[in-house]
Amino acid sequence: MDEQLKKTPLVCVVGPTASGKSSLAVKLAQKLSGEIISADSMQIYEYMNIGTAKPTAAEMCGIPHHLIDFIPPDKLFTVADYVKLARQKINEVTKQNKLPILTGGTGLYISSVADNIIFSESPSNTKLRAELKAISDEQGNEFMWNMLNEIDPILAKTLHPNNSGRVLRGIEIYKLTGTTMTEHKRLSRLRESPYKLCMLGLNFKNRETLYARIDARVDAMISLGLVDEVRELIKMGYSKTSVQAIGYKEFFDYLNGKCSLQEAVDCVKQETRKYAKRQLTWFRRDERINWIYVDEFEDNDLILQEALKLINKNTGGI
RNA sequence: GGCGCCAUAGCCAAGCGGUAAGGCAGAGGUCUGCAAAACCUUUAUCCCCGAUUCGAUUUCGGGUGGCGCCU
Repeated sequence: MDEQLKKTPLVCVVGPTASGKSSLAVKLAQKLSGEIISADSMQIYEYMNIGTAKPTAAEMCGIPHHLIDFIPPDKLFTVADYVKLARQKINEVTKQNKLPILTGGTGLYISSVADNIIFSESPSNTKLRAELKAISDEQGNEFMWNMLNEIDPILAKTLHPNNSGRVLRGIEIYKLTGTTMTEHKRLSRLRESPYKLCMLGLNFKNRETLYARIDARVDAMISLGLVDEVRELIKMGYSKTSVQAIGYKEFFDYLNGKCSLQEAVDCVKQETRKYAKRQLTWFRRDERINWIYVDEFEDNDLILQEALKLINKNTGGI
């Protein structure tokens, strides 16, 4: 019990894209004297504003937002980097007697912070990775999987041979550290979470409603000048990270004259829906999440009330 | 009115006398260092009726629907 009292309160607002996380988080911050720490793998980048739905100054309503818009789009950024920064921000916010509110749709980032995953230090590995990639290209996925199965059968069993990225990573981490991924995972979870968590998840009873919101939002992004934003990024020479961001990569073909604007827009909508579905798959398995079904409430105020109620119930008051 | 073509899953689409590829969409899932990424699983009895046949989605006849052309 005393242990519980010592823990740092941390509210998490999760859910699929376009479910209203940002807006709810801001309102919670206003009510509970909080600050927002973003958990979004794309909003971290500068110049990618419209397409990542980065909150505008107006939308922030004066609430401080951390871990948004702070690194150039071509910089490599990993979960480990994120967790480090997020922990730091949570501490800073807490020290000011403010409530940290972790908000975002990147499940891996959220979980890693919430579960207090300790990522081991590992040296730069691009060379080894390239070597493994070369072998893989030559010998094939099965071969690499068998190699992994020799060194870390537990991990191998959970991976499909076609998932070469992970298979290679499993081999790589062993060659690099002499310790298997399975062991790394065990070690990463030894320290108990310092947070008193309250996780809120936004979802929809009717999936169609979510998809309609996604479509509408993509259309809105276009009106706001998303295509010009993509043009600018390319002009600045940034096409590496944006290559994998939905709402950016789809416009490359359009800008190269390979498809119509409408086709590109439809593609963005489609990809965003699939992304939302994947996000739900990720979050659904986290039993700590208290789900709020957005389409069961008449307006945002009622959603806020529900969220406050859940926070109260789960933390005994903050 | 005549001639020709087509009819396979929500969509696109292959196929064959022995009980139907693939792609997309949809649904479900995996997840520890680029995660808005990567990967996995999953969905039909072939327009209707008759005939031939051991057996028809596949052949033949008729119907219905659609497309094209002609008068």
